[in-house]
Amino acid sequence: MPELPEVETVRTGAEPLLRGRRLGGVELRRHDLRWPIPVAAVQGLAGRRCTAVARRAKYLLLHFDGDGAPVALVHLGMTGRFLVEPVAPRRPRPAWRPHEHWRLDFGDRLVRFVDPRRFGALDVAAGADLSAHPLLAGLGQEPLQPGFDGAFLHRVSRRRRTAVKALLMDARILVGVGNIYASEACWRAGVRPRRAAGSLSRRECDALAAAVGEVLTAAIAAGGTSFRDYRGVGEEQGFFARELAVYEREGEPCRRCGAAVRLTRDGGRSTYWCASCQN
DNA sequence: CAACCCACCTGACTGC
DNA sequence: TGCAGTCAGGTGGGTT
Repeated sequence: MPELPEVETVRTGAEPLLRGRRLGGVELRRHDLRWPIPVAAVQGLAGRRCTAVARRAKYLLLHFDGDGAPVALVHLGMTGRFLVEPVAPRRPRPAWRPHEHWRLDFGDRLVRFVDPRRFGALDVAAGADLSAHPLLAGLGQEPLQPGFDGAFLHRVSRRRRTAVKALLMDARILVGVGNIYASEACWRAGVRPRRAAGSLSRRECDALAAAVGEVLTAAIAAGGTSFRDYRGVGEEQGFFARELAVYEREGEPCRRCGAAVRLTRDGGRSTYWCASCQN
């Protein structure tokens, strides 16, 4: 569900609300999310101050002060919501909602994690070697950081027969791009999603890298895409859906050439594209 | 390795 | 109305 723009929207929303605040307590209602939550490590965060809210790939990273400078890793999975709610200190907390699995109580701010499908995750890493954490160690290039460009895409795609869209979604190579933005980037670049990655010219890699950067940046500016479950920290919707060129627009006219947008299925995922202006 | 395919889980929707 | 089937912003792990 949430891709880079949605996670980044949550990050920018949460940071000013949590940074500098002390975590009073942690409440776990159920810990069988994607992986079991390490209860002791999470409880060990209590009493510490949040120093930053960062992001790596689609993970939210809550940095804390004190011994080991621990970091909470939060993944929203497909349906996770990371809600930050203002509350009155030392007053009763709101009732638990359906599918609300854990809370972080910051005194005057309450973080509530709601995730019906439970594909989300909560883990704790040591700050010193954060990038060595098993969930982060194998992750690839950040698309909005230096190092991502046409030369990069050209280099990693040589001799690869996998589809371009699958390559864009391969987190070992490039992080943050999921099913919506992979289709959108291919459309912007005029590249067919099923093209063998190794067949891309250097020029096409330039176009594709630019397209990825543009679509992610535009989506962040719009607060992400809310089709179904995604919401920001205050439950606000993102409004990038109305700027999408192809995703969930099967049969509607291509915004560039007017041909009907097509839907195909690749590896169980929907792919939207224009057969007339993507080559 | 690279390229698939599956599972994990719940809810919404479609068609019979 | 009910029930079965399909699908949904992700991704680690297993198989070929």
